[in-house]
Amino acid sequence: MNLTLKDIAQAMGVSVTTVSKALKDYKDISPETKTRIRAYTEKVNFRPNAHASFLRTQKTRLIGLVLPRLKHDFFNEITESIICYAASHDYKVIVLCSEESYEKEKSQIKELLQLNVDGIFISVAKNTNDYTHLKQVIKNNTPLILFDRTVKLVPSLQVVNDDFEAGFMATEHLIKQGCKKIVHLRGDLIPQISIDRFFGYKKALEKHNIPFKKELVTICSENTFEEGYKGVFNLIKKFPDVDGLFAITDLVAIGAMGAFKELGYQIPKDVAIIGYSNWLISSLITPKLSTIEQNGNKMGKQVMQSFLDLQNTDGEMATSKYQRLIIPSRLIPRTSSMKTTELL
Amino acid sequence: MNLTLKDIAQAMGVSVTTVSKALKDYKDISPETKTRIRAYTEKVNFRPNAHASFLRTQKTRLIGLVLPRLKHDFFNEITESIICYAASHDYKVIVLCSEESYEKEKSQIKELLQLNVDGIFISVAKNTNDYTHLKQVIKNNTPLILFDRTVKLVPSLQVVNDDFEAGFMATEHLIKQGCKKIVHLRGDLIPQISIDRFFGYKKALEKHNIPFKKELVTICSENTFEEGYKGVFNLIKKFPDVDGLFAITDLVAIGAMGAFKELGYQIPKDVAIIGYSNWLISSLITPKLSTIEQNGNKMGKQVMQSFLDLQNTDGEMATSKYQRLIIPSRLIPRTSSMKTTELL
DNA sequence: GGCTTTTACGAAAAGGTTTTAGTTAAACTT
DNA sequence: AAGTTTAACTAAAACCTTTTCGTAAAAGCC
Repeated sequence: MNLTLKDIAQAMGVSVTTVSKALKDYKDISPETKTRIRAYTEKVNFRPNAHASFLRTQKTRLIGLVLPRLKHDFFNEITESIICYAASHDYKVIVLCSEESYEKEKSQIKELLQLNVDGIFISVAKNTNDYTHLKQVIKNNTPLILFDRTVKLVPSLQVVNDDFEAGFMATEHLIKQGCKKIVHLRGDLIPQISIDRFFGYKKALEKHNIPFKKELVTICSENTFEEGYKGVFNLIKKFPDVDGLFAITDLVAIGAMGAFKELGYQIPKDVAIIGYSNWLISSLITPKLSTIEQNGNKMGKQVMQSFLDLQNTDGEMATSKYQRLIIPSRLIPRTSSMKTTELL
Repeated sequence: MNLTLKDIAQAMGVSVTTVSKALKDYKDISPETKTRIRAYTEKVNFRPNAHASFLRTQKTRLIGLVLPRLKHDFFNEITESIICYAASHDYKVIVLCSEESYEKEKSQIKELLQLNVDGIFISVAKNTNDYTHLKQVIKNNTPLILFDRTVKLVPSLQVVNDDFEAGFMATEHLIKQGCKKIVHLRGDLIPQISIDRFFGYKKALEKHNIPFKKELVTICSENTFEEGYKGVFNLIKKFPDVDGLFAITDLVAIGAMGAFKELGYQIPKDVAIIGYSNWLISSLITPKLSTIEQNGNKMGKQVMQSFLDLQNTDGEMATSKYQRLIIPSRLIPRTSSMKTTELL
């Protein structure tokens, strides 16, 4: 159906080899022939078959991107960023969604390898705790980059937010606003991001000599509005005097905010709230939600850039090197946490 | 690097043909040989090379999805829906973002054809008004499905929301709430969706004998918070007595809401507001924004299902048939438009 | 037992590109 | 003029799978 090198060669009265070389600018083809052939291929809109090409070159210019979910501002942003940046370097991205399922993640990785993608970028599912599928990628010599939800045990490139710093900054910010009894709505126990943010929270308390109480920490495994909402209702029974809250993600914070409002608390006067991720919604609700920026755009670019750098290395062992690139966090103070009105 | 049929054949002491046939369950291979070979391929984790396979079968099980943007609740939802549904039918999706650029859209289509994807799903860029690239797809006999931002002039399958009905419902809802002077913040002039919603608006006014005034309609080409915000500030100078507003999309509506609040208008008492798309944020802001549901999930499934149906048809001419599938709209009344408190 | 049918497997071509290793003719040496 | 370079092009193999067409042996038939 599609035109092939053979067709072009026939039409031009030259060999297949010559056409191929002309298109790839080999120096043993005369300038006249080159322009003649190129003009023709341009005219008939010929582009060499990518799969046949792969068979020789072993390069697909395809990248596999595996995400736990797509309907999520941050993953969404990082996806757009990777796709656009990849496109500008002539790479295309196959996007897969593990739907937080380890099984799916595993089989998707396998399928990507079967497709011979040039690289795999992945943010792992929450309950992924077996990493043989990831090690398989490395064994296969396919560049692997973990991002955001990473696994420290896998010897590959990893691009992460500074989650510890984020937890620390958020909590210290609340402390500086005068909070003494700070609740943390944390994420699940397994993911590194959730652990790191929690440690940041703890560290900030410690630094400011506020005793850590594990009862003030609740797990929100789903990261939804409802979890934040329910989390507050449960906590408030035992601790009606909380005056600060740091949530694992903005949506949870907004749920918490809803609960506090319903319970008659004033925000930020009675309780200061800060989230994480800087979702679009956070700057549009009332009061505007303080948060920590999670720059998906920057991270996406970093992931893609790291991949490109790998391509320009000697190859071979360049893939399986453990390295952690950390994207700095940034505090975005807004109304929801500003007890002292000095800023903003 | 990867194992091939040849390797397996060698190890098993049979021919390449036999291995291939065994894996594809041909009936001229004995059951014993089949199980023996399968056990081995399972063990060594062999999967046939997808590209070599393509060369014979002309099937890639890849789908190209072209979107104007990704950071957008609706496109995001539809993407997730398509990707997941596709995965369950063993198709993988290459996602491309035209960034609202006709030029990029055009070259991306070309690249997808070069990759021999089994189908292309596209929602066109705002300023796309030349359709030769789309017709090229049809000429290439590649199934093409347009969705949401479609082009009526292209003879292909199209899946759309009932935008006319949506505009009508939204406007009529405002009228029923007692609004007499209803502003419409519409989208750009070219996209069909924007035209249809506008026509719906007009039709509702007409039905209820409210004269249409073109000064009450403003174009918001960017569909952002700012556009809605500015739109209201501009309008309000001339028409301080507007009592209703229908915006092309929720984010614009929220911008408008912000402006009205700042100007001291009470919502919905002074002015009733309704958006379109049911973004996540709309149910979380105060007051909750009334809107029209734009079910991305449903549309994604419909798009993919239509594609699968095409695959099961005789092929050939099945691709280039003009057909429009309409996903019904649904009114979601919330606080922002409820002047009469009968509902909710 | 001589015939046809069935069973189980293999050879080879096709699919389109890339690249190595030529080949020919012209141009250049001395 | 004989030999060497260079320029411009080509043949053919390789990449890996699928599928058509064969072939050989075993089984079935009267």
